[in-house]
Amino acid sequence: MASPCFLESEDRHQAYSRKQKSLGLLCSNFVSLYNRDDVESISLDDAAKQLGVERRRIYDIVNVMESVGVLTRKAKNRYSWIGFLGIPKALEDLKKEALRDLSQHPVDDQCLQVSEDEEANKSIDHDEGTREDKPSNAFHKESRSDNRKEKSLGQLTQNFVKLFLTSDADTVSLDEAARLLLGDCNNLTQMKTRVRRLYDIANVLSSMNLIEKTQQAVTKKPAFRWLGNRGKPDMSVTVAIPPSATQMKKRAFGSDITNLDFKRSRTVSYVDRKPDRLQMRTEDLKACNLAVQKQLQNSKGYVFGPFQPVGVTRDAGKEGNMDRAKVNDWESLASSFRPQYHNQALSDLFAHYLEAWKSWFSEVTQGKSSVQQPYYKSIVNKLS
DNA sequence: GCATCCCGCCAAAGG
DNA sequence: CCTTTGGCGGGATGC
Repeated sequence: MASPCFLESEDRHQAYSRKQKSLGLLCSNFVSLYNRDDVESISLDDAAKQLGVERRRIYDIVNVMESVGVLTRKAKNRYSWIGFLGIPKALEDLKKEALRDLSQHPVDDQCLQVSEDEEANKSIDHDEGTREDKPSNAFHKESRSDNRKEKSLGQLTQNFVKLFLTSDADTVSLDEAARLLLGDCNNLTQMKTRVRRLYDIANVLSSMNLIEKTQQAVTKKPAFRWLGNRGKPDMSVTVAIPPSATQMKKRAFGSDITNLDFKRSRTVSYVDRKPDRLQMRTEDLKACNLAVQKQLQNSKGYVFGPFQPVGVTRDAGKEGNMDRAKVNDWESLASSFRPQYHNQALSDLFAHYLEAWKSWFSEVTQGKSSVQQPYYKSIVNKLS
């Protein structure tokens, strides 16, 4: 019975918060729900139910996650969990594919100008196809008439990622991406739609810490920075559902939503601990990255191990004024790596660290020194 | 006001 | 046919 709807719970019934329903958050919850060793099969309805969202949204996040190797579709309504350890492999494949595509098509252009310095490059149009779809650009799945697939979220995600994997620029502005991601922009509405998708994708990739939203140095235009290769703290993410477990009802978005039985986000550790202990979590990924890198350029044999350590202290000097360095250094803390597997207990713990880290990070980036272009471009550069 | 992007209609893919 | 997937874009929310 129950379902009194009115009066709801005792506590503050927050009007309606969009943020609580973002794809990013959903993704985080999804991860914390399935990121354990004993989970191999995931049912979409179950996920939708557990997370209290309509199924449509599950498709959204699952598609982008799959594109990055965290999941695999096994059958109808069934996915199997791979975990973050699957990311390196997926990225490797994507990169190879990307390079292959690029070599086939003459392509390319200088579309992706690095925000880096580059004052205004007024060399606008150069020729421009002017035709509506100009396949010439970057990667585009051939798939003949499969128009549907070409526009799938998954495909878009992969193209988006490829974009980072091929260029040595680690930051791409929003519209640059939109433009590159599929013919250019001639059709305004089409462009708008594309951007919407981009936001969707960006949200979930962000929640997995593969990218970060930022803005171009001078222009201040929104942009995304690739974090996937460096030992950013990734994996397990948070738990969300800030206020209380109410949130259900809320304009009937599923029918009866039910559950959503999150134990009140464990507030346990909102400790202000600095990310100095993040390394624990980072190891896995780090190890994987190293492995991948080795494979990619085994001949080269360089391993981007230790970074140039720079004063890590984040706000020591207060607006230390210089971009370069910092913000990316703390991760060097986690440079010591040792292969090991994670268990649920750990990842659970990690979730909390991450949360703390996130708040810290945003504080730093938004607060003062705006993160600028990190300087390590060497990491994954091409080797075509 | 514009940047974000949630929501859910409804049409393609299965089965 | 029904169900599962998932484009797509209106329009609400955030800032």
